[in-house]
Amino acid sequence: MPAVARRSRKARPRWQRRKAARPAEIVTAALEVFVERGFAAARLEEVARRAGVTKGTLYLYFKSKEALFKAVVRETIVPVIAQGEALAQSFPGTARELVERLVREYWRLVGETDLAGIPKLMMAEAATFPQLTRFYYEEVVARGHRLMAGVIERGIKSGEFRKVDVATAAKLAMSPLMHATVARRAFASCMPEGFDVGKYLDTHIDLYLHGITNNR
Amino acid sequence: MPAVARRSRKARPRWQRRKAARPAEIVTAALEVFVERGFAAARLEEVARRAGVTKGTLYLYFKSKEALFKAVVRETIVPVIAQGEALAQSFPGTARELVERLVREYWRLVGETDLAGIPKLMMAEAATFPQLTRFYYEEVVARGHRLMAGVIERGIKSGEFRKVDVATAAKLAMSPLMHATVARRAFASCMPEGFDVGKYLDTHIDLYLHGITNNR
Amino acid sequence: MPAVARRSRKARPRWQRRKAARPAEIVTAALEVFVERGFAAARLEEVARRAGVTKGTLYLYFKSKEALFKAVVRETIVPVIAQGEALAQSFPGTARELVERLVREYWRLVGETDLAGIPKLMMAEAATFPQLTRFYYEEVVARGHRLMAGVIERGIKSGEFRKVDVATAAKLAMSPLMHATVARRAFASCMPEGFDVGKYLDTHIDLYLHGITNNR
Amino acid sequence: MPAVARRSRKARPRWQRRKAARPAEIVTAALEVFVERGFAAARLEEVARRAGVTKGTLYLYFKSKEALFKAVVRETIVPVIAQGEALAQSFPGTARELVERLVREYWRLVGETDLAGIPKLMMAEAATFPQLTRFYYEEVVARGHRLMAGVIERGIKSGEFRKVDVATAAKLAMSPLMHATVARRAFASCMPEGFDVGKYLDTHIDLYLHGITNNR
DNA sequence: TATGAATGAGACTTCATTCAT
DNA sequence: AATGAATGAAGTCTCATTCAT
Repeated sequence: MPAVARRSRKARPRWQRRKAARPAEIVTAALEVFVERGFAAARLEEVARRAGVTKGTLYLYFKSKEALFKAVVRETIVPVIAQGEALAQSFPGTARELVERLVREYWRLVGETDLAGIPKLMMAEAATFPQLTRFYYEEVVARGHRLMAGVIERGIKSGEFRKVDVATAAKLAMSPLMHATVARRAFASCMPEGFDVGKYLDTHIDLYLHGITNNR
Repeated sequence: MPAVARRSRKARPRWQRRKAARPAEIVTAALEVFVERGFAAARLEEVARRAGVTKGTLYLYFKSKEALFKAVVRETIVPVIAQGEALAQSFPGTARELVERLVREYWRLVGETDLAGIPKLMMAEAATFPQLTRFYYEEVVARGHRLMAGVIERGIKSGEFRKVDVATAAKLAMSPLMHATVARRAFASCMPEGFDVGKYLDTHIDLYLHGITNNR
Repeated sequence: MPAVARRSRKARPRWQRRKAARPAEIVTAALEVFVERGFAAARLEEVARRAGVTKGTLYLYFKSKEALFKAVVRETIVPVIAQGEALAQSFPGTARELVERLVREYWRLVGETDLAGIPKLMMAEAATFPQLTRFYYEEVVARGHRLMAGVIERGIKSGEFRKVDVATAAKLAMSPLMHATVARRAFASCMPEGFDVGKYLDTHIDLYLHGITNNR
Repeated sequence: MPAVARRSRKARPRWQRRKAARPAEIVTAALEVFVERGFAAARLEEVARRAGVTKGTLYLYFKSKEALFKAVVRETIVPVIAQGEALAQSFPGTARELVERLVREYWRLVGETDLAGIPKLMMAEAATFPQLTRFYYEEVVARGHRLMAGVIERGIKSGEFRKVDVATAAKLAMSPLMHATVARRAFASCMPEGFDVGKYLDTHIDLYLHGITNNR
């Protein structure tokens, strides 16, 4: 058996083995670069470099910089919401326990992962990509609000929570997290002592639940 | 004689000397464009157009796009903090009244004005301008936190508030505002019913003060 | 089948990959343009046009206009000096024969080729590029002087030449050539009868050798 | 008598007193800047600054950058030639003494003054200003050559000099000076020991006269 | 499929020139 | 006569995108 044939059996060239993984690798690299630089300042050459391919290859999988950006947003963030919804549906405890759980889950899955960059990106680029923004708003923001609103409502019905405006209270459960998600990264280098996430989450949960609890 | 006719008689000069007014006019126009597009995507031609000058004129007053960006941030936002500090110092009422007042003032002076774009810009461009970010953090963010922390502390000392972590509680008083400032604009077009700021502020103040109040 | 027809059948590609050849083609085109216009007035678009590429392509090979200029000087002139040195080392004849030979070689390789523009460029731009000027001075001017000084010295030792100041005599063997190199091009259009190089070289050699010869 | 009136008598404002001198001051400043930077890279703002006026004022005296450049060349160099011609005409000594005298005069009046920049400028910008170049060639170069040719001819007629090609020998008397004029400035910073002008002139005169002298 | 050389539109920036003051 | 703010044309350089290999 000739050497050429043998090689094609035992050790397929790298790009062939990883063909299927390419789009995901590119999206991961692109997320990093878009988050660091913003859409306009991100260079596709940098994305390609981090994905271990060359510029031309990007265009085999995404038809433009914009398409890549949209893929980054669409493919990375939606699954997290689904996880939250599943959690809420199967959660056995009280409403206040679920509020706390969702807050901590959000931080675990988004706030302290690379996904934290997505909200920042969307805030920054919303005006540039209205269609994507609408998608994000409906599939992430609104869905997240509905999820939390359901929990608040459950708490009010059970008598755990005061009769507050449900939609607004839901937003207020999340907005300190959203802000921290964005601000922590932006100002990381300005806070030599670091940002004490634990204390921040604890205090938010404490104050929020204190504020919403029905004391009769 | 109508203004139009008068103007058409004495031909309007091709340009006017406005040395004193120009920098402020340019900064105002630049704030708009930077907020809409972000630093990298903002075109100086657009800034010039809105300021009523030509591209070249920008360079009489600012030595580069970056310098203009820095001027926008430095010159527009700091005065607001000073106003907040002055308000706190001379405020005659209780701590809870002052918390409410500061929250509403922030919205009146920043949240619903063009300045609302500054926090968004800083979040987006922090990585690109570390020095400016440090300035902003120290002169705006940290100063704002200290201001609110002072109020919380006053409330704890007077027995109005529970003994919470002061620094974190201060951040939590502001973070829903920060988030709303940024998100409201980003998602304006996605909320056909609009964003009910009044209800948002009211509910935040209600929940927050409820949560922090000492019920003994 | 004629070449033209063949080409018109298979449409000529919009561009070709010529990675290896491009830098030299660009340097050649740049030499022309820099010499005609000087550094500041040279337009890269013109360089690109003459090299058969577009502006952007220049930046694949040279990181700035300045870098291109430096490449032009460094890569084109130094080899000539080396040739002169090799010639001197292997020359079998007398010192006076070698002086004549070097003078004529210089004219053949520099004075009447495109390289003649390099000395002119260096004179004009020396103040703008001090580092490059130092390189040129050491690798071209000083080396050339040393080369000729060695020949003069040989002639003095052999008794062919008078005991003149060697370094200065070396410069004086070359300076009429340097001047003619630069002036001939500058004033070409002002001398309808042209510049009789042959007579100029002959007379210089005659006078110079007459002047330096040791008549006992 | 009121103060205003008194001031207008005793101390007329600077610009009034110097009105007549302005063009010359500007030309002097322009010479400096053009020589340092070349025509294209010279900034009129810099010229204005050195002349102690503002940019706009330049246009009261010269209709464009090009016009100013031409004035620099036309007004500064021609007088020197006239001096040389006058010197030759009234010179009482031998031809060889006159050659030496003219060489040394050239250096005194041009080579070591600011005028040394003019030849350099003309070499560099000849292609850009053909008309000016023609003027310069005829009024300076050719006139200079004729002047020296006359001296050579006188020497041949008197038997002092050999029967060389007069026009070429005239050029060769000057070309080492022309080259030194240009090169000395360009490479000033590369020659830490400096350029020994005295030795250069002495050796040139020695070799040249040696070479041209008729030894019977 | 993958590459990366080449393109070309578009941005920032400079500066000669104009003109209101 | 003098100023200097303002203009606008033009140049350098970048980078998303294309396409020959």
